[in-house]
Amino acid sequence: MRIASFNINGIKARLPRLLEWLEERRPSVACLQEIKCMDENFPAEEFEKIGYHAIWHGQKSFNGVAILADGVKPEERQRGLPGDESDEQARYLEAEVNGVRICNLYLPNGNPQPGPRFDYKLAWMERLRARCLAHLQAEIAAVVLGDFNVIPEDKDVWAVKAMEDDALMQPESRDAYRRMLNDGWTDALDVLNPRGGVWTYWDYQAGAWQRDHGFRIDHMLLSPQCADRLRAAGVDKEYRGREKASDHTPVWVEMADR
DNA sequence: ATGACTGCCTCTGGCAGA
Repeated sequence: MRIASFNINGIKARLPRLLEWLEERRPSVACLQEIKCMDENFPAEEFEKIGYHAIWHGQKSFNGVAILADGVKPEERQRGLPGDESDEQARYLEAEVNGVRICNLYLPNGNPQPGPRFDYKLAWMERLRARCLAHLQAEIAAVVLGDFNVIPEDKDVWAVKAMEDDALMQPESRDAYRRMLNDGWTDALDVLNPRGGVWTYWDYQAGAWQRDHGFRIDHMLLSPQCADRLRAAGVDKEYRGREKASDHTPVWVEMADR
């Protein structure tokens, strides 16, 4: 089965591109971030027409996540990240699909830092870690994936200097990400590309795409049960160069059937 | 160089993104 993640930067603006990618690549599971729509405006019927069933967790204007599955309805397990009753941002959705727990996330950006937005990011990361650690302890076959808004290491950015003050690569952000890896998660893209230089995001500004000024912030973390089944992982880079593209590319893992 | 682009809702300009 192929499990993919795609920050689409607005489902209304991206719908033709998204449907095109689904039909061309046909992932078994597609996790979306930044759908930027209210629940009542999610275009579920457009996905049904091409054989995908969906669950979604939206809000007005910002954030919003969805899980699509080919030919099967995702069984929802968690809506919103637990651990803070006051947090109303739609950034987390978890489901069971074909025996795999799919944890889809859109982690807070955290800029500007320092400040309350950065504090929110770090607190959110600790809540995520706790939620996911429980899955490891239960020995569940799980994939935690999405837009983490964290550049894990210097090898994951085109120019360290250009991003050094950004919340995406502050030591606190990296430490929080590393703590998750140390819990036992496998960063699928990283283990298959240990020398780095793989980007999943190119800014719209300053000709970043044309100059290949990108970085890696969309990640797929596998529990040991899933890491054992890892066959391949990659980035659908060509989609970044198409008309009306998202600023992120899809990322995916291919796992052997049990 | 306090830039650059894009999407959203609509106070069509201000916010958010990263």
